[in-house]
Amino acid sequence: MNYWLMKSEPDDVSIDDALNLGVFPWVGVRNYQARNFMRDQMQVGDGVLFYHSSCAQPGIAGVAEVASSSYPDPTQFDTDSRYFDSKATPEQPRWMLVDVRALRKTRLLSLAELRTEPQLDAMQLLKRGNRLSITPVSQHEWQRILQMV
DNA sequence: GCCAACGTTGGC
DNA sequence: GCCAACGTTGGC
Repeated sequence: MNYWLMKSEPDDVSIDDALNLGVFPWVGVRNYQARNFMRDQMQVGDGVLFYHSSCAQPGIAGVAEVASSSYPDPTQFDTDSRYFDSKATPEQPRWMLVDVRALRKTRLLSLAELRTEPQLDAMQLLKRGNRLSITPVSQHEWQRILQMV
């Protein structure tokens, strides 16, 4: 059992959208490190912190869980999709994803608030220059954040 | 819109 | 394999 933080732009999929969808595929990841987390390390039932990024109020906005093992991201084959990848084929897919189940909305934990918590000093999200859209969360960080919300 | 940080691309 | 140029992310 592992824990993760996954960034979503709320203009794209907000926590409210996610709760309406219930289970949905985490499409659009086009970074190898983030892909590898989904492909190699995520397991059904892993905990997910749902993070709002690139928006007016960035922060942790909800809790979700991994709901499937990994499979090819269908948008890589879709010429109409902004996530289309001409170098990917169904025989040799490049991008993998998992399904995610939204569980609940939380109060918004802003970056500023997260940074005030000494027990979260080591969080990858809070490290300088971090841009990765999927980052591992330790069990301790997970528990601390659930206490804070 | 700015810009720091980082990832990717491609010529050599 | 190096590395400059370019593109993207994402907070502010």
